[in-house]
Amino acid sequence: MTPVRITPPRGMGGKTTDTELAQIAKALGHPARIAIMRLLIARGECVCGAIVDELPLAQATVSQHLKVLKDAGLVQGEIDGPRVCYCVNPAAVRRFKDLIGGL
Amino acid sequence: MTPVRITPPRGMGGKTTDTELAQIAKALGHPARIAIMRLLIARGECVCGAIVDELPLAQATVSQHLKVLKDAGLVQGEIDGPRVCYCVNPAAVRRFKDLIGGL
DNA sequence: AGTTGTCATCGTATATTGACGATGAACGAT
DNA sequence: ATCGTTCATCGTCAATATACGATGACAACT
Repeated sequence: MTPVRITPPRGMGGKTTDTELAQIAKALGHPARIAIMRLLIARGECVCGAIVDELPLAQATVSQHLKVLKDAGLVQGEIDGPRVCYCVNPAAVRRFKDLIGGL
Repeated sequence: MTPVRITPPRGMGGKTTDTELAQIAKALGHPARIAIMRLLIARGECVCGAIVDELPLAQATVSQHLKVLKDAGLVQGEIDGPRVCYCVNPAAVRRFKDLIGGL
């Protein structure tokens, strides 16, 4: 069985929602990560190297930013041979917009 | 004269917009600041002390978080006798939602 | 003037972030 | 099997963020 929680522990607007919203906002709180999101949206999907080519950052730094976005669920990566193809997770973006809408 | 820039330096989606969006997102990237925003929205306005009473944080810490939100333009404070009354800046919130909408 | 209440700022300690070069892991091609 | 390519991870350093107590500034009241 998969212990999925359907309803939040308390009434809406509680601490859980706050931290969830804060986590996503924090992940987007860096211009390089915004730029990465825009790239992925503009191109649909993107190999890591292509992102490195577009940004004035080292490959290791871009990889770190991608990890932050991935940990926040905003982005997902799929292994494609020796490369890794990234794309945005539309559900997470929508979730973020919904949470922001609550403001 | 006030040197206000009407149009962004480049076509839309440029670096300026990225940093603006990232700055606001960063300001919201902490659960305590989300909680403060919710409080202000729920009550319309709020004296600093009332916020301190609602959060498990020291007064100095709350004041610091308020400064972050103020620097991002999300909140504005008005001096009211010995107190300071805070409220959200709806224009900034709308601006943030518009920028997020571009994702 | 002195006191009290409210809030901002200072100073400080710890934790986290952002950046990079170097190294490691995995795959495809030779 | 040995490359070369691609990406993640490690180790490190400087910079920033977070939290608090202590102190300062300011208004209202006595």
